Amino acid sequence: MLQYQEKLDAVFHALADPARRQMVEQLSRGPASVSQLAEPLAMTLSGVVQHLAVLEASGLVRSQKVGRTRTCTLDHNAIHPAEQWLTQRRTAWEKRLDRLGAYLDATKEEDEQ
Amino acid sequence: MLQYQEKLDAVFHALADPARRQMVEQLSRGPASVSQLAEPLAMTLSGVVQHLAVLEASGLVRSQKVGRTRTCTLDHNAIHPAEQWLTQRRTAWEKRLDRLGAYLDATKEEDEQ
DNA sequence: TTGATACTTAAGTGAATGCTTCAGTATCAG
DNA sequence: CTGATACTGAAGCATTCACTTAAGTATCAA
Repeated sequence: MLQYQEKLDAVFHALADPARRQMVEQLSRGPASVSQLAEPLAMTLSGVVQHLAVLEASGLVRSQKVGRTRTCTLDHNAIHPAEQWLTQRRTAWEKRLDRLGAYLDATKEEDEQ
Repeated sequence: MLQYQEKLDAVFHALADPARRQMVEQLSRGPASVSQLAEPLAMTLSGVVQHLAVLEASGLVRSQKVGRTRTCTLDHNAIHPAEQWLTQRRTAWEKRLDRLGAYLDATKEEDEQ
């Protein structure tokens, strides 16, 4: 099992490619087979399979094979840590901006006195 | 100016590296100079400057030089699209799960009648 | 003016990425 | 049994990445 930091590495890396994001986008609308994922992409099936491996390694996508078709599904649990990481950094920064704004306002009032 | 997809590429790519995430984390607590960013990292200053270039290219970080020190700040506006992209995919998938659950519940009720 | 500080830039290197082609192996449909 | 379908896996290749070293250039402090 990957550690937290390595998971974030893997998830952000997986999402840094437009083809992989398109695959995730399609999977967010429902499960799909490998060829269904490949269909809208200007790329060989082999290429798609390699992107799929990256997505699976990151935990974003799971798949299971029944007969000759592999069906892929999104795992929203893998999205959450990355989403949360972003939210935390953004809100930390915004809170800091707020405090700075309040400080500047207070200073301004003092000047006016 | 980068297009939306290219921005997402750049932001997710920038965040896929632990050193760069650590820099963003530090900057979320307040502005910092290049050497302050470098200090906690086991890497030459040159390496840090290159990571900084990636962060600036993604729009996540802005910087300006005064005298001989460059001060870097986080840009929360650049975080938002990535955060939103993740939220949208996750919620789309979760809504789908809910609908599926409701359908299965309904089917089960029919079975029991 | 001299030395320390704070970057900056270029060049090099090994590893990882994002593809491709080609040659398979199962599985299903008739 | 025989194609067609749905992948699978290995090899190759150009590009990008994540560093390093080395040699700068400004700026500030005394």
